[in-house]
Amino acid sequence: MRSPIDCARGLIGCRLEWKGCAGVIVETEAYESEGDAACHTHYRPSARRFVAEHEAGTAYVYLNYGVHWLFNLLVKGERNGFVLVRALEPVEGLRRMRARRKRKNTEALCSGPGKLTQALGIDGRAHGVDVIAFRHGALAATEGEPEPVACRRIGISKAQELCWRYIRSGSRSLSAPPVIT
DNA sequence: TACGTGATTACC
DNA sequence: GTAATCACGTAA
Repeated sequence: MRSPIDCARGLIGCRLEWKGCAGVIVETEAYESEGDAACHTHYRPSARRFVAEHEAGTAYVYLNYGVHWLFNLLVKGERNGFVLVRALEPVEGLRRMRARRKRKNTEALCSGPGKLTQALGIDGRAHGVDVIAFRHGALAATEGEPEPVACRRIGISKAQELCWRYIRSGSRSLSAPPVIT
């Protein structure tokens, strides 16, 4: 039953730890290897190779616009693909996050995919690291988490109609409000 | 709203 | 070799 969509939904409310910092995931997006024109596997041979050669739970990290590292988790199961982690509510290591981000406002520390990697100190060295098994970062479900809200993904030019972005409704740490349709 | 910045890729 | 594209963030 495991698929990028299931995992993207399930990660909402989970705690993400990285090198002494931690936050609760409040925004994710699912990307599917097959039939999703926005997924890297659709236009990058290196991404297809990555899926073939790595286990589920491996971090897929890449540089976007030459500036921002984006943090994904590899999903393998009934369907293969990635979950892009897009925003966190900061919980632990706020001092270091503020220092790395050069921002004070708590909501602005991890409210975007590039912001959270900067806040946590994630970069290309994390690419290919097995997040689950090595517990370099750890994930643990939160109890009483309400159902995530689904809406369109952000910042893509292909497959814009798919509602594969998931958010914790009402969070103040989102990268952008959901578009109501 | 403009644009920096660099990896990846396709195509000479 | 060149050029296009890109799952973004910031200042203005």
